[in-house]
Amino acid sequence: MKSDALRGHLDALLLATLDGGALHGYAIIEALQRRSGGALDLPTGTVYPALRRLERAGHVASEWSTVAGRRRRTYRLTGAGQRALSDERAAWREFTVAIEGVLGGGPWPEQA
Amino acid sequence: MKSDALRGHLDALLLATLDGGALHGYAIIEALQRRSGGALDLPTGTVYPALRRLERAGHVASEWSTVAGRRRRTYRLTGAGQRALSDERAAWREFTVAIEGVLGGGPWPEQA
DNA sequence: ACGCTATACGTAGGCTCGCTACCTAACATC
DNA sequence: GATGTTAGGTAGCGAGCCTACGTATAGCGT
Repeated sequence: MKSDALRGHLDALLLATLDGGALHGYAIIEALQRRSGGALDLPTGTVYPALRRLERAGHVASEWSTVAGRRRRTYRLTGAGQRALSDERAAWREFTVAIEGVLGGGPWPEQA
Repeated sequence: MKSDALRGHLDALLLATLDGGALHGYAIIEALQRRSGGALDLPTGTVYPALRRLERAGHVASEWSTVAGRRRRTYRLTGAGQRALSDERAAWREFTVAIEGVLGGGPWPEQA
C-alpha cells in the first residue's frame, strides 16, 4: 500500500481503534494490523506523534502505568473524540462515494 | 471534504476520468465534479500540475488544439496509463478493505 | 556474560504533493 | 468597459506521514 494513501485518514483509524476500549500505543499498532488484515503496519514514528496530536486536540486522553517493568501510556477516547469519530466515519463514507463515483464507471452517461 | 484525504488518490481519479475518452484539462475538472456528485471541486493548481506529472510518467499523452479561439491541451490515456489505472483500482479496493476493517467494527473479537 | 528479540516509548528531520494565490488570454454579454 | 466563462499556467507553502535513530526493560538461548 502506497504510504500517501493514509493521509488524512489516520486520525479516523486511531479513534476507531480506541472505540472498542482503551489501549496503549504499541497495542494500537497491533490492533490496526490485526483489524486491517495485515495491510496496515504503521511505524511508531507515525502513530506516537499522531496520538499526541489527538491528545492536544482533546480527542483522546492518556494515563501512564507500569506493567511488567515497562512504561505504558494508555489512551482512551474522550467525549469529543467520540464525536470526532462519528464525523470521521461520515467523512469516510462521503469520501468513498465521491471516489467510487469517479473510479466506478468506465464510459459515463452525459448529464444523466 | 478535508483536502488531505485526496493524497495519493488523485492520479487514480485523473486516469479514471480519461478512461471514458480523451478530455482537456478544464473538462476533466468538470467531469470530476459531475461524476463525484459535486463532492470533488479540484482547483486548477491541483489538476494541471498533476496532469503534467502523469505525462512525465508516460501514463497520459497530450495534444494542443484551438477551439473557438481558445487553446486546449487534450489528454488521453496511454497503454501504460491503462495498466496504471487497473493497478490504481486494485490499490483502491485494498485500501478501502483495510480502512473499513478498522472503521467498520466497534468492539472487536479477539484473535477470531 | 553476551547477543538477540520482543515490548514500549519517543524525537528530529525530510520529503511529497495538493492547495492557495496569483497571472495570462480569448470570447460573450451587459 | 466591466463582468463572467472558458482555458491554460506557475511559485511557494504547509500538513503530516515516514525514515532513521535513540532509550529502556524483560526474556531466552548459548
